[in-house]
Amino acid sequence: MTRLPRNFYDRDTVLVAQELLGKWLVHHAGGVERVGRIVEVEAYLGEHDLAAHSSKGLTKRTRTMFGPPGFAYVYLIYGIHHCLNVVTEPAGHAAAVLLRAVEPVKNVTGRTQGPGRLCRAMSIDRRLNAHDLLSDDLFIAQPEAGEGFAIVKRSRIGVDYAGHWAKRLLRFYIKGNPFVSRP
DNA sequence: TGCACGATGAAC
DNA sequence: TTCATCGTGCAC
Repeated sequence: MTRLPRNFYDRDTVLVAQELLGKWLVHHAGGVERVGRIVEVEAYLGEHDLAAHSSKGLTKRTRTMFGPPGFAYVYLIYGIHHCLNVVTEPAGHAAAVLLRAVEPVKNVTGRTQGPGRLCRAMSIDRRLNAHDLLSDDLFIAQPEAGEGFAIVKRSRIGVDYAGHWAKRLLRFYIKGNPFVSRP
């Protein structure tokens, strides 16, 4: 299994988001290797994107987004759920890709559609915030062989407060995949 | 120091 | 449609 290199993440966020589809999210914890195939993502473009946490500027919470690419940005939402993001573009450009759903591949139990459920099923919480995605216990890999698929573009979920940014087609998912949270 | 509010999910 | 539940950001 080949880990994606740093320069994969050090590119345009929309491009990275779309290319993350079909990749494998791998997490080693408690001696268990969990693997999920990424089927749905959302792109958050940077400080100018009013739907992105980084639009509030550099704070203790958003520090990870302002950091170098290829790191995990994990936060707690609604006091209950965790969300996993992948930091993209050079340090200083606070962009990231939210992983919204995976398809179970190995050692993944429970539902995996939706960012909160994805983290629960993959045993991911905010202790993994700022964790390097080129580490041995948390990374994204290129599957050996993959069948082709079409990409559907939709508006992002839960960001109606973001004005015109809420209408941008920055949610991407694999067409027809049953594990997508909101087809 | 206080308070309003989420990049959600589950129950009703 | 309502609510759980708490860290964060920003107003006092």
